[in-house]
Amino acid sequence: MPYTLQNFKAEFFKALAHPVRIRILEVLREGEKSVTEIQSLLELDQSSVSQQLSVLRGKNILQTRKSGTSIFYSARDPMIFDLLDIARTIFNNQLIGTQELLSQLDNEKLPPAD
Amino acid sequence: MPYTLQNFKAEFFKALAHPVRIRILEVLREGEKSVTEIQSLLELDQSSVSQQLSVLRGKNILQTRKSGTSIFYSARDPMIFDLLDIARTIFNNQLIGTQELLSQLDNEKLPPAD
DNA sequence: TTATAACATTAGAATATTCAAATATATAAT
DNA sequence: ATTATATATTTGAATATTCTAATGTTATAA
Repeated sequence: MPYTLQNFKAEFFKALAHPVRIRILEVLREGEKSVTEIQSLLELDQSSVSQQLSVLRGKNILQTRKSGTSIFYSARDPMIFDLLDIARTIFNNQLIGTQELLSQLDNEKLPPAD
Repeated sequence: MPYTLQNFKAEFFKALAHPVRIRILEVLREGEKSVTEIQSLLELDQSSVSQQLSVLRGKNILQTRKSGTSIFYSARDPMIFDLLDIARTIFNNQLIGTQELLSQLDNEKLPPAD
């Protein structure tokens, strides 16, 4: 595998490494949406949304369709949502681990049962 | 979904957003490895590898086992590799798209067949 | 107990990202 | 032509990340 491929992969993950961009993707799961729609769903100002959309588009994660004065964004490859699902699962596993750890710690702190 | 969850997800992806960290994960696919092993496989200096390992560990993506004076790193949740696989697939799809685009552009530049 | 090997941490300059505000562009409606 | 709406881009200060080199720490071996 050529060395640069990992650079591209890193760039790809960098595109996902922002809370607003994650939220945008989650909103686009249902299908394409205009900037205004995204903006009002996320309750963010126009400029921020536009900026983050442009990052996702720049990394080819989103694609656009122009209709009149509106621009509709959608995922270029729906597999991005599979990726988010796996991330969620990994995340849940981790949380469960943490909870187990916490309850273990709690048990240690409990007075011994008599 | 609570708002902070997207922050955690973003942090998670941020951990993957670095070429060296991607390379480390790819090397750990086969199983646990010591810092020295990773270091020599990647041909990087000790400090850099240690720093990046610490990022991955800090985000709970890697876990460690101590044996004598060595420390062995491994994936906490093997599902991380599924995630990398999906990323690779998305990436391949994209490259294919680019190639198609390129060859289309090439065709446009060709003189018309007579 | 000293030396060495394996690893971690710190420090600080260089670089990249984020954020908010302002400005720019394009289309549609009047 | 002018205005309003939808979106994009620019700018610069604030913040975060990266990188390299140096210094710390811990366990083992001599």
